[in-house]
Amino acid sequence: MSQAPRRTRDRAATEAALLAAARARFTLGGYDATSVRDIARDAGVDPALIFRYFGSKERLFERAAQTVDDEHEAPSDGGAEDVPTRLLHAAMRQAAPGSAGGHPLAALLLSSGRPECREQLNAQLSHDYVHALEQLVDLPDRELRAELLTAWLLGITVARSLARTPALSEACVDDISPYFERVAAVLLGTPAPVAAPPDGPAAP
Amino acid sequence: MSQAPRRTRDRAATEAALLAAARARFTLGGYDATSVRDIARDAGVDPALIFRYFGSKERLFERAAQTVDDEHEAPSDGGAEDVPTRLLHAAMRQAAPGSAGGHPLAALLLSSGRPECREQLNAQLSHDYVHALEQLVDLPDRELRAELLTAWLLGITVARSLARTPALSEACVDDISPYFERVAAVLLGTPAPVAAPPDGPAAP
DNA sequence: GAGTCAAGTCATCGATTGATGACTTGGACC
DNA sequence: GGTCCAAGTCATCAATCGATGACTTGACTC
Repeated sequence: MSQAPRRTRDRAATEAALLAAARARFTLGGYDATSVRDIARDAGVDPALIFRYFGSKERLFERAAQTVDDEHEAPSDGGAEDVPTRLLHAAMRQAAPGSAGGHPLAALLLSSGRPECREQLNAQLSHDYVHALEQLVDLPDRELRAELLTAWLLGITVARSLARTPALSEACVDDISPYFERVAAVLLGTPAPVAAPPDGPAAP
Repeated sequence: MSQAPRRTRDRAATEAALLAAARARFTLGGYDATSVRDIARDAGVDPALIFRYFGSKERLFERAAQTVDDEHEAPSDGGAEDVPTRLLHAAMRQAAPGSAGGHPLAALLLSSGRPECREQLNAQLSHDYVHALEQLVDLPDRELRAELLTAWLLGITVARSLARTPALSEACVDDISPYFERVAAVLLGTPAPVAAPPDGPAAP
């Protein structure tokens, strides 16, 4: 998208520029709709460098699609009990900070026609979302409850990043948080939150 | 996928076979990952007939992706109040009956990197889901509430059809219905349902 | 300044894509 | 059986794709 300025010879910077451009393109269009020439043009770099530095388009995609190395937050660290809130923040995060592009999961979603991407999507959801939520449930249908809440977070991501639904796209975390906490309480079987959405006081 | 048996010359049957094959392929892999040769091979037909009968790959996709002409159910007919339940059934429906393939929305989701497909996805969600649900809300945040429930239905579809989350993929409507009704009641502000999910009696 | 090695460039490959148009063939009609 | 038109076939186009390898250029050391 944004042509990068001329750099002096710097492999690390070139790799980073390619990775950023790849993330932006892949999260906006998916694997098939993105060509290595597009990515290289955005990075202001020759397309051949992609293969020199990353080996193949597929390996570049894997590097661009994994969120594990995201330096700013990992979905499974920090406190113990505010897991749902952290997952909501992750679902609401629009793009990697400091770069254009869509939600990190969008790259996998848009490319989930490819079996490898579908596997990676499934693995990432299972590890980051379902497993973390399951720990909070001590009722029948543990897995189903966790997956239902995961589906909601996934749907919020899709609605904001792909479908671009108007109200959800412009909402911030605080707008959704009260609804989210009540629904999470229902699905996980945890006690209802104190704060209530604007439809009168919560039932005692 | 399944090679069709030899037909006598029959344009209507050939068009139908192409449309069925296109639906199956597009809902499983999206627009870019599906070639006209794939579709024609599945239909047992020469690829050139696609352009003769549908004009272009894009127009075939539009025909295959629209659910309006689905003869068996339109999302906005029938009774007045069980709209959420009908939408849940629509989200849980795996594929067009009588043919392989994924959920009808999956074709649009997988192809939403293309601007036209994103528009069509947005329009379909707005019309079939958000607008119908909005009518049921008489509280602040009408649109947001409707979109939040839409996002959940969308997420259920994605989890089942693309991510293939285990518990949700094997669940049927009756498994999810009790949770769905309680969450829908929370989001829409309607009275809580009588039947409760298996975590003890519902709060009065 | 010569030498060296990595960073970056360039031409080009084979495969596949969507699409076109001339061609052949089947079957209904008189 | 001859005619005719639509259904279906075939060869092929231009464009684009991912990928390769030989080449040039910059920056650093001695």
